[in-house]
Amino acid sequence: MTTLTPAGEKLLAAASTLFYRRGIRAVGVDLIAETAGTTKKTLYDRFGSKDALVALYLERRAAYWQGFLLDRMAGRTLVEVFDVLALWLADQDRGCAFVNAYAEIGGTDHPAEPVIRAEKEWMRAYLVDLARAAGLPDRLGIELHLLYEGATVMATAGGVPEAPALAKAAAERAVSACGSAPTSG
Amino acid sequence: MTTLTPAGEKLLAAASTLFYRRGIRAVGVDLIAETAGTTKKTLYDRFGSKDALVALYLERRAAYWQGFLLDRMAGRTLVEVFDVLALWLADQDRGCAFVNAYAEIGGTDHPAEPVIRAEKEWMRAYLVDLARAAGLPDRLGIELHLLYEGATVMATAGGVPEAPALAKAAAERAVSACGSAPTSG
DNA sequence: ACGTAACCACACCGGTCTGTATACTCGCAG
DNA sequence: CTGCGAGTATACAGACCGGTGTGGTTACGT
Repeated sequence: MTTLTPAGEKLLAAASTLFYRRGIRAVGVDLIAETAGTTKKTLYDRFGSKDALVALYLERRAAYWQGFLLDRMAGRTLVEVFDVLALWLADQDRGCAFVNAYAEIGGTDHPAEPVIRAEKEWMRAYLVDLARAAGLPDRLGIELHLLYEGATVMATAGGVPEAPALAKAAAERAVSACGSAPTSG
Repeated sequence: MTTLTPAGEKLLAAASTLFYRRGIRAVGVDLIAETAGTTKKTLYDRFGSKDALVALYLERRAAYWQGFLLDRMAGRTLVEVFDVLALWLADQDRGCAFVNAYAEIGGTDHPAEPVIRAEKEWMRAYLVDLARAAGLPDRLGIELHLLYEGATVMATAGGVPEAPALAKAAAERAVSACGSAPTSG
């Protein structure tokens, strides 16, 4: 939650929208500065490099998504994460920003790579915690995470908008299978 | 299975490796031509544009993966697709080429977009057919597809190499839950 | 012998890429 | 009133981008 100057915030906001919608390499720093209504000089004064700006974009986005999820999940049950996902994907039509970023920078030593890993690990831990709180085994949280990632991919790249609903149905079956045989794993 | 000239094949082979390892936008046509030991002129004579080359790269890769899968699945059972996936990912360490390509070109009118959709649909249909042949409901095949996509993401962007094995365990539970209550859906 | 497909070598085009430099204005705190 | 951080505007560097054009060299089928 780094504090930025006003021009810095405008740059980060413009970069976030552009990176998500068009991809990282497809967006140049000139376009970011122009969209933000400021200059490239200010961009480099604030962020140092495009790579650092990319890392910050992903950090902010992770925080935003996590806030969105925790807010919408208040008072809801485990499998309803897929309802929240469907809600999220209705606006975010380019899929998972972290998977997309990994597609462009994966395998390099880009500063954003640990941010990507951390976001996936956060989501995994969140679902495992939720399962545990419901008296269900950890492996069920992990399974739900796989369904969650699969649903995100299929809803976007796969062109199957009902994927989150399908994943929810699968998750419900997995949960009830656990309930009827709780110590079988 | 378009027939290409020898130089065309060399170009497509070089492009395939480079696109997969580094991403599409990160690789220029000059580098492709140089890596193939030929010239940019020949590239444009054979393929017309970089976009067309990208589409052909994905078509060939889909055919290669499908051949690999069908070959390794001979005589195996439904859930063993995850073993084949683990085998595949041992070599292909940059994840799903189609998800990665969608991250870079999704939302545009790029000629490769239908190729991406078709590959996801093929895999979905394959798993549904396999489920059906085993006397299991279609929805189980769809569920396994979600687990498959989730496992691919987590094994690469998520940095969890055991993801296919976790997905296989989840798939086995889903299958046995079906067996014990076959007409509950 | 002739046409043609395939290929190579190389130069060129306008544009864009990340990143740096120069020079100036403004508001504010010591 | 002075010094500084933040901002603007603009020009530049050197490389790379996708794509085109010219000219010359093989090899092959008719």
